Amino acid sequence: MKTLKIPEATIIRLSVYSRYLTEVDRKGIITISSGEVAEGVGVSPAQVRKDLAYFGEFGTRGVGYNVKDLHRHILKILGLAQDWSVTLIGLGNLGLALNSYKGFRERGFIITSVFDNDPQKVGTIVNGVEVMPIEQLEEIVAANKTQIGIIAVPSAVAQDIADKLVVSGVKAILNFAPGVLNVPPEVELRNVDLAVNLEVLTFNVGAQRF
Amino acid sequence: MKTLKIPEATIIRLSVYSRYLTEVDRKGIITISSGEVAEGVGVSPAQVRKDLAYFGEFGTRGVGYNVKDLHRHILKILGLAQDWSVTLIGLGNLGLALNSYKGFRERGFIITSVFDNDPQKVGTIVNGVEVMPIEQLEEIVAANKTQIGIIAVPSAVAQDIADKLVVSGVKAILNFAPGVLNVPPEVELRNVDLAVNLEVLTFNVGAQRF
DNA sequence: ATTGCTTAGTGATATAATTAACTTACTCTA
DNA sequence: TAGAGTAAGTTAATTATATCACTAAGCAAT
Repeated sequence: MKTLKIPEATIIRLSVYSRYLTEVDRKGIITISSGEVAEGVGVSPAQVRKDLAYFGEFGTRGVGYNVKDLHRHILKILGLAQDWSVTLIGLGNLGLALNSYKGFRERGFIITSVFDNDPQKVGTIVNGVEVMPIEQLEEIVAANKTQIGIIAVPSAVAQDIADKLVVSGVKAILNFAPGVLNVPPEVELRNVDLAVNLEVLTFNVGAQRF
Repeated sequence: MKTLKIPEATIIRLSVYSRYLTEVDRKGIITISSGEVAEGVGVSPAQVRKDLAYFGEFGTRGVGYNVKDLHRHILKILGLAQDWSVTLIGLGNLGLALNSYKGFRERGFIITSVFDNDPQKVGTIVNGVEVMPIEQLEEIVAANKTQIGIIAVPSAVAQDIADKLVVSGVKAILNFAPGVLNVPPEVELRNVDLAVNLEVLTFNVGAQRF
């Protein structure tokens, strides 16, 4: 099995291309060149071609790419040909926002279970899903064969939730709690730290100092 | 003025180190080595030293770094020696979550104004700040000399809001709307696309295919 | 068919970032 | 105060990523 290493930056760009192609397709455009994609998402044409070249040949020389066809290929590459069962832990403000975030369902991420330890919240229905107590996490997530967990709890309990998700068999975790989580290597982990993003900005705003 | 290029990855790590140092300092630990920091945040010791070396010499050979001192230096580097005035546009679920996000204030990001175009929301007070109509954005943001804008509106109107922020004089924009925004080069822009993060995960979960 | 134009695919080159290895400096002990 | 041990700082090597420039392939017009 060929396992050539693909840069994460490439994956992120593919995701961006795919969103752009949705837009282009909606306009009824049939064919698009690497240059036009590049222009649309703000990268170089060579970058677009290189990114795609990791996965095959999707275009026609002298012509460009068929929009629908390319879009389908990229979705397949990103693993979005299927839906994904997602569990969300933590129904604070951020958890609530994530639970109702349209972008997830549009891309095939279906939140199939939601957990919180606040007795006031447990038993209520949010977005069609009943909030369950954390104690039942392992049981429910394992039974549903849920592949992805989203952690939106305070940092102090994030590692505990991550451990529970791991034993329940999730393959990937998206963590919104600041701080470092430890998970076994076979579980994919990504951290989104909202404050870090602001700090990169403030650094750059003042960066003429260096 | 020396303008050597510093990798963005370095800035992100500095932000992570700084959070870790807060924790270490709270435990009353006085001195820490690059190896211990590395261990704590999951990178290599050489990486820690390299990252810091861009900005000066903060440690003592044979000893390590003074925790408080290093922490202070990193905050200074990140531009967090001062508070930042932030404006938030869009009070949907995500906007509400961001508005009440503790991590921002802790790091010196003060949300000084909030805008929405829903008449039901305008005039209400959220987290001590009155929600104002978008029409008054330019006036208020300019008057407050707000440096950072957070966009949490639907994609369709994100560019329009970005334009308004730019003319109001913000130096940096954190955008949560999917899609590409155009801003002049002197304005720093960062995009946080929540679905992209999930897509990197799903790619990696299925990546043995390549 | 031939020519010119366009654009994907690709190998070579350049740049950037990370890791490793080495050098210097400080502390502590005998 | 000499020597062992430790850990920061720094230079060099390696690896990864992005850019460039070329080649090949298809299309349109004559």
